[in-house]
Formats: sequence, structure tokens, C-alpha cells
Amino acid sequence: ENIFDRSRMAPKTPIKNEPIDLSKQKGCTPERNPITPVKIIDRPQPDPWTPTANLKILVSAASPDMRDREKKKELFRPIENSEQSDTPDSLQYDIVDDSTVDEFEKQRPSRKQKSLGLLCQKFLARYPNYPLSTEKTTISLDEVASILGVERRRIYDIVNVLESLQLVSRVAKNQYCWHGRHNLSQTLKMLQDAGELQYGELMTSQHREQDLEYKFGERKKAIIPDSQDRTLLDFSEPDCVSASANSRKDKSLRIMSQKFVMLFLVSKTKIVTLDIAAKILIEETQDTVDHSKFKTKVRRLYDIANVLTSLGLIKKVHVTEERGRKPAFKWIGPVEFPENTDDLRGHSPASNPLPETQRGACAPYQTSTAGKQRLTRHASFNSAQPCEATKRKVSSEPNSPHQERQACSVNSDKNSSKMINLAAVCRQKIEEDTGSAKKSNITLPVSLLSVPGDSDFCVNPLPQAVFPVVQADVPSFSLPVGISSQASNPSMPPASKTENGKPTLLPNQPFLCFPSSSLFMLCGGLQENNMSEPLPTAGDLGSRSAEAQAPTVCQKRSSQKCSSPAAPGDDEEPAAKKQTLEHRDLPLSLVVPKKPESPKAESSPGSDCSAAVHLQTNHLDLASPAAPETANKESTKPLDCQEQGKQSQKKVPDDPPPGNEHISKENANQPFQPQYLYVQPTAGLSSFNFLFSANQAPGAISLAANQMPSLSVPCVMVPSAALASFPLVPFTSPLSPVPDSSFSAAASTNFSVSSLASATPVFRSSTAVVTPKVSAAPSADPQQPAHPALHLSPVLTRSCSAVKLDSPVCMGHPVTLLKLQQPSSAPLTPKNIRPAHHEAFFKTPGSFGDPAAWKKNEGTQTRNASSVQRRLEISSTSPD
DNA sequence: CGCTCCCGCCATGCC
DNA sequence: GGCATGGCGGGAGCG
Repeated sequence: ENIFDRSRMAPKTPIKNEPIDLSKQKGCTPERNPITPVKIIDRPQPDPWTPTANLKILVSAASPDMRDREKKKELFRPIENSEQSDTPDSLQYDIVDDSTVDEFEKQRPSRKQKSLGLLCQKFLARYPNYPLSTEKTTISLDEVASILGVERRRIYDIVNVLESLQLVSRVAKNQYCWHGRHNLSQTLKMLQDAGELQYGELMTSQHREQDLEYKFGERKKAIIPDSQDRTLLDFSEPDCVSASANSRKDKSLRIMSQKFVMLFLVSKTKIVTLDIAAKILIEETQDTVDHSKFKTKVRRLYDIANVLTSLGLIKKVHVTEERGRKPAFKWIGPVEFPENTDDLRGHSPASNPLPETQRGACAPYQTSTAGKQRLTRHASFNSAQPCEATKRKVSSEPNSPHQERQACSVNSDKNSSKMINLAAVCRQKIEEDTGSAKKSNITLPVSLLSVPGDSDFCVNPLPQAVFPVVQADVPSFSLPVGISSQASNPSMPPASKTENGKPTLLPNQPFLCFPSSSLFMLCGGLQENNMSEPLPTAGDLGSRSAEAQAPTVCQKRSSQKCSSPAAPGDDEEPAAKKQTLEHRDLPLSLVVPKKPESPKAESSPGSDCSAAVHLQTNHLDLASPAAPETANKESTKPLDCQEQGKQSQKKVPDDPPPGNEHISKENANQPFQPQYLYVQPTAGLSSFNFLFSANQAPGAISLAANQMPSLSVPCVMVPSAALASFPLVPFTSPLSPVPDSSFSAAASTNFSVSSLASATPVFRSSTAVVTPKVSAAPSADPQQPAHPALHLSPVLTRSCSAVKLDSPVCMGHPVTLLKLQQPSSAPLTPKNIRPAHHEAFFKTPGSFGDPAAWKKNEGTQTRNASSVQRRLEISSTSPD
């Protein structure tokens, strides 16, 4: 390409002479090149780096020779340049003619040729993705720079980003150690966790605040102690190694890179627009956002994005929002990480969902739990030592889901420890920071949120809430459901999900997207009444309680099982999971059907999961009346989970109960047809919409929300019948036989809105996975289900926030749920719904009141997608 | 015209 | 003072 371009390009503008030509060289051999630089280069070598090459490099690096090289390179450059001109035959030809031009032209690689992304590819081509643990590869900045024919400054850009992902670590001055992607999954997981914490907390905090205080404004003020936040990410060496590594101040690029990645990992949709990311990053860093700063941030993000793109972790996409089309990046890297998910994995093929990078997935859940602690100790990513360690780890820990996974678990040691540290740090910071509303708002946005300013919580949850789509692992589910997105929506093939899920998402999401805040999906038994359901969130419920409605809900819950406020969460959780899943997808504008699964169970692990499960079960039940069995199973599990989950409460990962897997599987198998009721929110709050599964046990619905307590938002339960009218319709009636009646009557599910938020978190928890209780008798287990939720909520609360975000993670587990839901989801309704606000694009929930609107909005999917954005925007604008 | 983002000045810090 | 790092933003390439 280069050659071509050059030939072509060159003519255009003779630019300065640049060494760049080297690019051709891409390649390889550093030293050699010196002498005969040019031509060699031509082919990039993928392979290139043979062990030998590495050795050479190392050697060179080690030795003072390096310097020499530099010298050489300098020398070379000229040479190369001259040669280059020669080199390319074609070029020459073209160029040659014009003598004058020649020089310039040749040299002048087009801008593209010089792009950081291309440069990064060349850089990466030199090193193996999965280097043998034994070999260490050292990278000499000077060498690389000379080889690649670029200034060292550029190499710093690349290396800093790579370092943020621990693909390399700095060993010494000019020296970096290449680790390859062995640790990538772990690192990503860490980032995900950290992201959840940060953002999650924020969210939670926001919610809280909101609940407490405002709905609109103040939250942000809240404060933000962000400064520290950034630090959070620093893997850099806490302990280990030389502090030297850290030296610089913040190294914004590195931190930014991590944060940027975190946004993706937290985002349901996996799509992050640059502007949103910039806003978030800026906010974290600073309150003030000048335009100039914004621009600068965006520039940096491009730099980072180019590197990440070269790594195959993200890809450029465009999100179309109301305002227009915005550049965005979609995460195409591994989404799921081992974590706890073992369980999940087991049962759910969902693992499939793992995106392309399977490798990524590995994280053992253990790591999450244990890991953190451990990690705490270590911490330093950077440390030179790490390299080795990491390698080892790597070897041991496999990251990749499949292969690597094993290793991963092991790894946890150092790397994980480091990671953990970060996470821990982040948490703390986050917690601290959390206070600041702004952040939270912002952060949340990422994927999650959609919440409009007002309904913060709600919103957030909602967005995601869209129906979960399950990726389809189990088609059966989806279909059954009336809604089934799948069925109805062709768009989402389950399969697609598997990948990242994303793909499909956008456009057609099978899932339903609700306006961000506006909708909630609930699954649960509806028994009681239809009424409102405010759900108390589990822990926090209070908020919910705040609202009058809550009581009923509570009762319901209690009846169901929700006993504790927290408990209620369960039901919700599941829903939440779904939502979360959806959300992820949605993030930007679209919802993607991805697989929900994965995620992380970390945060609220068990409990969440369980909750999720419940939901699922519920859904299932609802969906398929027939399926009660499954439901039961699930339900039971959930219970267990709950118990477990409680323990785990903290986000730390609980153990993932094996059960979950089963459940999920079961679910999948089962024909559930979840029915959902969609409730539109009253105008008030942002209107939340709830979807309930028809049959679920009431208990299930309960919210976990804990954090969200605030949700008090008025939610309206709509009888299935009512729903029918809605676009959503599918959910309600069709499927489920049961449901209808139940709906109408029961509609009241308990769930706390707030829980929603929490809910998501719940999902995460491994537990959730485990337990899906049986929905059939939703009521039956109320406790259990509830518990899970509760667990989550209480513990989570803080974490919860994170959780929410995370929820997506949960998704993985939840997968089953997703499936169920999806069906309906497809419905789009959400999208449709959206219409109400544009701004809302995210979400404003309430806005839609009319069904019609919903329909209209379909197009809006996008809006769903960018929850973050929404949030951001919303915040500014007030939601309706 | 606006999105991208290259390029390199220059600040920061360590030695 | 020199060198390694890397923040930063002007302004150009490109679609």
C-alpha cells in the first residue's frame, strides 16, 4: 500500500523529506536495516520477528550498541531516504519523470502512510502476540523508531497506549519489555472492574444523590474528586517496581487509554463516541471543560483509538444520533473475561459471545475475588519485573477464554494483583470521587446510562434495559417469546451476538430498547396487582420506599420473597441484567443484541447473578408457562446463589455458583416465553417503563436496586392488556399464556426502580448466574431471589453503581435471561419509545408516552446506544 | 467543510 | 545542561 500510495501520493505533494519511507521497512530488522535500510523494509513482516530477531534486538538494546544504532539510524535515515527514492520501482518511475518531484514525492508518504495506526501495526508486527514466556523481548525505543522511520515521539504514543494495556512494560530508559497479549484479558478485566467501580459508583452515587436530592441538577455538583480517579488506573506500580516508572505525572495518555478502554468495557453497547469519551475523560479530570480542552482530548483519543484499532480491540464506527452522525468506536475485543464466570462459561456457550478475541476472555473469576486482594499487593504494571512475571503469569494464566483461561486463573498472581490494586485503588478513589455527581453522571453515561438527568438512575438502567438480547445462545427462548426479537426481528441473529454481540445490535436490535430511562424491564411474577411497582431496591430501597407506591411493592415482594428490601432486587436484577445487556448493546444508538452474558460477574457477583437468574427464570416462566420447571430450577438456584451472593456482596466476586450455568442452560433450553409488560412511566419521572414478565413470580421482580433506591420513580405497571396496545405488545400477550391474566392482575411486580441500577450489578454477580430460581413460583423463592438482589444491593450499593454499569457483564451470565427477553426485546419498542426526547436520545424515559412515539423512534435506536452521551447531554438538558 | 490526526514545540523531570 | 518523556495544539491532509 505504501508503495502505491507513494507513487500516487508522492506526486501530489512533495513534502518534506522524511525518513518515513522507512515505513516500508516496517520491518524488521533493526540493525541490519541500518545498512540497507530501505528495501528490506518493504515487507512488513508479520512473522518477522523471529526469535532471533528478538534476540538481536535484545542484545542490541542491552548493549551500548543501542546508542550506536541510533547514530546509525540517523545516518540511515538519510540513506534510506535516498534509497527509498530509489527503492520503489514504481515510485521511481512515476517520480522519476519529474526530477524535481521525485525526491519529494517519494519521500512523502501520504499522511495515511504515516498514520499512527499504521505505525502501530508495523510496530506490532514486529512482536508476537503471544510471545513465549521464556523469551523476553525488549524493545528499544530508538531502535524501533529508527526502524520504523519515525520520530521517537511517535513511538511514545504507541508504547504508552500499549503500556496501559500491559502489552508492554517499561523496563528502563528507552527500554520496554514486550509482553504480548497474554495478559491482555486480565488487564481488560481489571479495567472493566475498575471501570465499573468508577462509573458504577458514580452511577450509584448519582442515583443516590438524585434520589435524595435532586433529580436534576445538583448531582453533578456533587463533587468530584476526580483527580484521583485518574490515578486509579495507574497500574503503575504501586509497589513494585521502581517507582521510577511512575515518574511522570500522570501520563495522561496512558491513563486516558485505560479510561477509554474502561468505557468500552463498561458500556453495554460497546460503542463509545469520541465526544462522549472526551467529555467523560475531561470531566473526570476536570470540571471545566473548555472547548479547547475538548478538542485536545479528542485528538488524544484519536491517537489512542488508532493504537487500539491496530490492536484489534476497537474499530471505527459512526453513530447516528439525532443530531447527526458522530464518530465512535466500537469495542471488538474480548468482552467477557473469565472471572467468575466460570460458571457461566460452563453453561453458557455464551462464552461464545466472547468476541473475537477469545483469548481475552479468560479471567477466572477467582481472580476477581481473590485476585483483587492479591492484586492489591502488587500493583505495578509497569515494573520491569513484571515482564517476566507477567510472562509467567501469562503462561500460567491464560487469558484467553478458551485457551488462556486456564492460565489466567493462575495468573492472578502478579498481574492480577496489579490489576487488583488498580481496581482497589480505583474503587477507593471512585468511592471518594463518587461523591461527585458529575463524574458519576458522566461516567455512567458510558454505556450505561442513559439516564437523563433526572431519572438518573432510571435512565441508566433503562437504556440498557432494553431487552436483553440474548445472544442467542438459546434460540429457543427468544423465539418463544412473543416479542422475541429474534423471531420478530430478524435482525439479530443470535449468532451474531456471539461475537461481540454488538454487531447486530445497532440497527436492528432484536432487543427492545427502551428509552433509556424510561423503560425497565422487569420480569417477575406479576401477581399482585398491577400497579405500581416501585420497587424498593434492595438495600436502598428506601428510596423507593420514599415513594408511596413502594409499599405495595414491598409487600409484594415480601410476599414473594423479597423480604428484605434488598431482596427485591432479585427480580429486578434479572431484568436488570437483561437491560444491562441490552444497554451495552445499545450504548450508542443502537442496541445491540449481543450477548449479554459475559460480563462480569464480578461486581456483585453472586447476588447479582442470582438475581439475574431469577429474573430469567421469571421471564421464562412468564414466557413459557410451560416452563415452570425450569423456573423452579432456576429459582432454586438463585436462592442458593443468593446466599452465596450475600457473602460475596461486595462485588468481589463471589463464587459463581455452578448452578447458574445450569440454569442458564436450562433456560435456554426451555421454551420460555417470557412475557413482559411494558409499563410506561408516568410522566413524572422520567418515566420508567417496566416490562414485566408475565409469569414471573412477583418476588422476582423485586428490585435489587439497592442503590437505586431512589427509584421511587413513579412507575406504572401496565396490565398486559394495556401493554398490548403498545408496540411492545408482543411481550405481553402473545406468548404467554399465563401472563396475561397474571399481568393484568399481577402486574404489580415488585421491583424497585432503583434496583434497576442495582440490578444490573446484580447480574454481574456470579451468583446470579447460579441461581436462577424457578420462576414458576416466583413467589416461592422470593427470598432467595430477593436476597440476591439484596445482597447486591447492600453491598453493592456502592459497588452497585458500578454494577449497573457492569451489569452488562452480568449479561454474560444472564445470558439465558437475555434470551428470554430478547424475544420481546426485539421489539424495538424502546426505540420507538424514545422519541419523546431526542435528547433523550438516551433516554428520557418518560417521554414517550405514546406508543406511537415509540414507533417513531425506532430509528432512534441509536439514541439508546449512547447512553453515555445521553447522559451527558441530558444532564445538560433537562429531561422532560 | 469538517473530521482526523501528524508534527514537533516545549514543558517536565531525572540524571 | 542534557536527555528522556510526553502534553499539547496548530494546522494540514483527506473525504
